[in-house]
Amino acid sequence: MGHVATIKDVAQRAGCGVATVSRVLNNTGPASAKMRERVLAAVDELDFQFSEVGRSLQSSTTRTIGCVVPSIENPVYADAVQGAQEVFLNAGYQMLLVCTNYNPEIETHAIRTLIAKQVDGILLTVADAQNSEGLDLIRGRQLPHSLLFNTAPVGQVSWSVGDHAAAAMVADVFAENNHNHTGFLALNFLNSDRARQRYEGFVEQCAQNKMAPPALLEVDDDGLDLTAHLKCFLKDHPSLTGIFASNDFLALASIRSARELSIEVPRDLSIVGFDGIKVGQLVEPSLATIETVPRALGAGASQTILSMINGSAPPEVPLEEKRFSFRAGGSLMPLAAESEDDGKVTAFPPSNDPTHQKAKSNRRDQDEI
Amino acid sequence: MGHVATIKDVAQRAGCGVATVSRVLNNTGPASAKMRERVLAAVDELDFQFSEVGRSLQSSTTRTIGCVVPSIENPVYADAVQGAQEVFLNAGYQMLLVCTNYNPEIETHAIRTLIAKQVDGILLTVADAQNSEGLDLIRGRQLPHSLLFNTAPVGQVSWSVGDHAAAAMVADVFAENNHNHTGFLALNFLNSDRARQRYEGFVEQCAQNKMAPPALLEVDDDGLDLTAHLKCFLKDHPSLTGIFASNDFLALASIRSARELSIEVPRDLSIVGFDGIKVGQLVEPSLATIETVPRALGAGASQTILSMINGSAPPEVPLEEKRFSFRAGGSLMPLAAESEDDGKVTAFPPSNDPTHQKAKSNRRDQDEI
DNA sequence: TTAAAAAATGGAAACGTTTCCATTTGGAGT
DNA sequence: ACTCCAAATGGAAACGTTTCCATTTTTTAA
Repeated sequence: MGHVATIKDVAQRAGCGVATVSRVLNNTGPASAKMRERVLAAVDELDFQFSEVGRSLQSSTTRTIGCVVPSIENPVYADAVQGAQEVFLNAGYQMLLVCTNYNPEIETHAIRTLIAKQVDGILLTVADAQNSEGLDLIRGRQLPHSLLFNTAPVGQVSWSVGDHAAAAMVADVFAENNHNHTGFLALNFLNSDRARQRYEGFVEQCAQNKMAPPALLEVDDDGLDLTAHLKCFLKDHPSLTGIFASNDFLALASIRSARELSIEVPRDLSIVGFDGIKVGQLVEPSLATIETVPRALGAGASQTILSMINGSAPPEVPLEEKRFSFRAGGSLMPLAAESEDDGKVTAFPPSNDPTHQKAKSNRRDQDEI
Repeated sequence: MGHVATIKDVAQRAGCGVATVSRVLNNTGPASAKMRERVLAAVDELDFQFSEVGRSLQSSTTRTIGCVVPSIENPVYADAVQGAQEVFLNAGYQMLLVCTNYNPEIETHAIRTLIAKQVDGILLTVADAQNSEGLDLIRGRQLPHSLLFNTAPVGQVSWSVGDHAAAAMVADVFAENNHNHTGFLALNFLNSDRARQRYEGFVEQCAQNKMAPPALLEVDDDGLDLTAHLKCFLKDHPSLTGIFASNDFLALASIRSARELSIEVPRDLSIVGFDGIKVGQLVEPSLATIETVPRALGAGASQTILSMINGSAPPEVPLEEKRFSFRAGGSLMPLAAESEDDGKVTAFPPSNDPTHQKAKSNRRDQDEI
C-alpha cells in the first residue's frame, strides 16, 4: 500500500514546481521541451495519475452523474440505464447507479447522498413524480436533471413512454378485434405512477370505444399464486375475453397460468402485454404488446442533462408515435364479431397453427378445473 | 444557482468556528447545548449539507465502489449488479457502474478512471482474467477488488458460476438421457472466458462419458439469422439430437428457429440452456437449463470487497453445488435407448403433453424444408 | 474566594488540485 | 554589453472538510 504519488511528488522528482507539472500534463500554458520531458519521465517513474478528488474540489465539478431507477432486474430499466451510461461515458462522465426497489425512502436517501457527492446531474425515475421529496431537493438546488419514464408534472419534461396514450392504443386494438369485455392486470399499482397512467388510459379509451369498463385485477408480487388469482378473476368475470397486462412478464406469466388452467391463449383468451421485451418474440405464442424504446429514452434523457450542463440546446422528446407502437403477436386473436364485422383486423397470429382460427371455445364450461 | 452553503457559512451564521460545526454535526467531540442548537439552526436555515468531495480529500476515502461488467442487458449481470448495489448501499457505499460491452479498451479506460476517482474498491467482470490490463492496474495499486463471473487465475478468488463443472453437468445430463451426439452453440466466444470454459467443460465431460465430441456452432451476434445457421448446422451433423446453448436467450432463440424449421423441441431435438433466467420457466416448452444464482454471486463479491476494506474476515465462495444446479425442463427429453436402457432419467417434460413421449421423429427426412 | 481540573471552542494545517500573479530566465535587437 | 520583451517558471491561495493542539470558559473542590 505504498503511498500513491501526488503532483507534489512528481514536481519534486522533476525538480520543478507543481504549477509546471499541472501545466505540462494538462497542456495548459507554456513549458520548455526539457521541462516537459522531465515531467513526463517523473510521471512514468512514479506511475502518477491525477486524483479526481483534488480536481473536483478545485473545479467544483465531478464529471459524475447520478442515476436513480427502481430496479434493473426489469429489462426496461436495464436497457434505459445502459443507454444512458453509454451517452455519459462518451461525454466523459461516469454514472453512480442506485436502485430503489420502488421504495420512496431509499429514493430520497439516495438522492440526498448524490447531491452530497456533488454529482453534476441526476437522471431519475421516481415512484411518483407529483410527490417526490428527492425531486424537490434536486429542484431546490437547481441541479441539472431529467425524469425518465415518469409522467411529468405540468411544465416539466420527462422522457416517458406515453403510458396513457399507449394504453389507449391497447383499448383500440381490443376494440378492433371485437374484444369488448376486458381486464387490466396490474402490479405495483401503488408505487408506480406508470401503472396508474396505463390503467387510466385504458379505462378511458374503453369507454370511448363503448366497451365494457375493464375489470381490474391487482396482484401484489410476481409470485406463483397468479394462477389462483387468475382463476378467481375469470370466474368473477365470465364474459371477459381479453386481458391487458401492465408489463410483459406479467403477460407471459398469465399465459402460463392460463395454460395451467387449460385455457388456451389466444383461442380462449387474448392477452396483450406492455414494454416489448425481446423474449416476447421468441416464445409461442408470441406476445402481442406495446413495443417501447427504453434505450432511446435513456439516451435522450442523458443528453438532456448534458445539454443543461454545457448550456447547449436540449434534444426534444420525440413524438409519442416514435416512443411506442403496437406489436402484433400470437397471444391476441380477433373474436368472431357478434353484431357487426367490419373486417378491420390489426392483430393476427404469426404462427400458421390452424387452431388459432378456431371459434371461441367453451372455456366457461371448464371453470371448475 | 445561489452559492451552496459550506461549513464556513454555517460557522459564521452560528457565530462559531468551523471546528465546532464539524464536531456538532458529526457528533465527534464535545459541544455545549446552546452551541449545538445554534449550529443546528444555522444548518436548517442554510439548508447545509456536507460536501463529500471535501470530505473525501481529507479522509482519502470516497465511500464509492466501482463496478465494471460487460452489459446489464443480460439479466445475469443485471441481477448480479443489483445484488451488489444493495450490499454496498447498506454498507453506506455508492456504486459507479460501467458497462464495457465486452470491449477491452473501454474496460481498461474505465478502470483507469475509477482508480483516478479514488474508488475504495472495484467489483469487476473482465473479458479475460488471465490477460487484463485493467486488472493489472488494480493489482498494482493494491486496490480492494473482487472478480465476478470470471474464471480466476491461480491463487485468485472469483465469484464465478463454475462454468467448467456446470457444463460438465450438462454433458452428464445428456448422457443420462441417451443423447450421444450433441452440439455446442456459442456466442461471443472470443470475448468471454466464460464461454470458453463452458465449451471445454462440456467437451471434456462428453469424452469422459464416451459420447461423440460435440459439434461447435459459433454465431456472431444474436441476430435473426440463427435459423439459417441452425439449418446448415443440423444438415452438417445429421446425427445430432441435443444442443447445449451457452446461454438461455440463445436457447430460446434456438427453440424458435427450430420451430420455424418445423423441428419440434424436444421431440426432434433437445435443447439445454445456461443461466436459468426467469422467463425460461414461463414458456412452453419450459427450458431445461443450468440454474445459477447471479444475485448471490454479486452480493458475495461485494462483501468480499467490503471485508477487504474494513479488514474483517472475507466470506467464502460457496461450493460449486451451491452455485449452480440443473433445472429440468420440457426442452429436453430422453432419447429411446438404442443399446442399453438403464432407466436413469433425470430430466422430463413437466407438461403432460402426450407428444413428449413419442419416439424420435423423422426429422432427417425433412431437412430440405 | 481561589486554584485546579474539566469542558468547550477556535485557529491552522493538511488533503491534491488549478490558476493567478509575480518573478526569473533566455533571446533578440540595438 | 545592454535593454527590452516574451517565454518559462514557481509561490501561494483557494476549494471544503477533519483534526490536532492551544486557548478560553466553565465547573468542581478545597
